[in-house]
Amino acid sequence: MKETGTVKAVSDSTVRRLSAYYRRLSEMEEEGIEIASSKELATRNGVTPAQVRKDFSLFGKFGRRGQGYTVKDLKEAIAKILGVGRGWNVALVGLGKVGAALFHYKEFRKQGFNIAAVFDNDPAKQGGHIGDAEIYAPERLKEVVQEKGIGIGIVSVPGEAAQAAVDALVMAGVRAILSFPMRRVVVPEGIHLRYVNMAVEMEGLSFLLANPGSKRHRSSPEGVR
Amino acid sequence: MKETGTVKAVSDSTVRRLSAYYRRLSEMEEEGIEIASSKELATRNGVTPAQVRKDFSLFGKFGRRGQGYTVKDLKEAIAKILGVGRGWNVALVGLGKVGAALFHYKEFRKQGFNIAAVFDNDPAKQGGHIGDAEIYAPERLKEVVQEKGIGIGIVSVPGEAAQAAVDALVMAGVRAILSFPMRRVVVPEGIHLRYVNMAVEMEGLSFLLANPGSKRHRSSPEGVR
DNA sequence: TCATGTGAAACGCTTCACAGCT
DNA sequence: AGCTGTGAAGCGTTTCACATGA
Repeated sequence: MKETGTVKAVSDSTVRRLSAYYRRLSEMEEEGIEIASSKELATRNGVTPAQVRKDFSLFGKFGRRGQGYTVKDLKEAIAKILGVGRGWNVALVGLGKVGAALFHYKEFRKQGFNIAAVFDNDPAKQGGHIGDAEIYAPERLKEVVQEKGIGIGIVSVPGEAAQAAVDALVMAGVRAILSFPMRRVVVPEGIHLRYVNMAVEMEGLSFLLANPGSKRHRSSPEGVR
Repeated sequence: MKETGTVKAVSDSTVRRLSAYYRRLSEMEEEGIEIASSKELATRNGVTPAQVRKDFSLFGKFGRRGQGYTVKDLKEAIAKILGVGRGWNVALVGLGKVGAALFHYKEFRKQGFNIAAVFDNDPAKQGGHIGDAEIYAPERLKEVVQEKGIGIGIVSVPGEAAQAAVDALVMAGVRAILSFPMRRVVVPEGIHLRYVNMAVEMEGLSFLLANPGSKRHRSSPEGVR
């Protein structure tokens, strides 16, 4: 129930699992389940109970010995740890097919990410709206990012334009970027960057089919990811 | 230059990095670069040279001491390891906004993944076409999967329908599945499953912004993923 | 001399096993 | 009795450092 103020070094895998727990807890809440043990959470996430407890233990003590965890409280605690629900404003750069699909992705807003501004090179789109978001010329990135308090950028431009888009976001003061193009981009120290790349996942599957028997039978039994 | 026939246990991270190397090698080929050292590949992928050499060493000897690797040969070797370029036939289940965006994702076909059939619940879509692919009713999954030799399935249906879609693919004989809904699904032993989940990545970024100083300064300097 | 390929060391993450509470 | 929280052990992955060979 109590959180330590200390922020320890937390691994990427732990953070990913926290996301997964968070989603399972939402589902359990909808199912009307009020108490969850580490065993139950482990089953629902394809990890071990010890892993679940260890993950939580990095951030504080959220359960009651002999009882388990209160679903509602735990969910709120994880939300706080992840920083979701505090309503991040997000900039979407690149309104092609992928960008448009992202924009309409409902779950996204539900998790507290608000696409506050959209940027696209195409003058025909500029000045228009998608949903309730205005579409701006990329030149206005800095101005709009600062005006709207945008902290996270999503890049969905063609590969050739990816680095320029990232640079512009960084210049505008955005400190975290999610990039969809396959092209690798570089960011200065201190800027957080992640990729979403479906091709990597497909090639991973391809590898598994092409190399039967190569599979590590460790880590998350057909895991979190 | 020589591959061992033995398939060792290969970690997930290694396979992901192979995907990344593969992409960088394609870029280098386009740039007209013919020789690459592990150092060069490391720089371009944000990993260490030793990591690059170790990754390759799991599959054979692809370089020449004192020289480096031939870009073209190495790229082909990795393609073979990953099993790309052998033209996988893929089934796309769920033709909503996400499904449609995936269908039109060009890079995808370029990497040798061919969406050979599309399935959707909506009778209005069934019997029609998207691109050169026919749209079928889900009931015909098994028949079509076997007829077209489909080995991989992509699930882009709403969360509530995810498990049913996965079950149907498995029943149809598909052995590898890429799932987009946030809902966790289960598959029998031996079926390969991966998720693409943008929310996890966004929450990861959110965590990093909400917990400054929590970042592990290990593993791929703003890494492969 | 230069860069690969690779055992061995270092490191970090996961699992174990039990003390501590309820 | 039951389940959490956690130091310590176990194990897999990354890095080191050097032998090997061009």
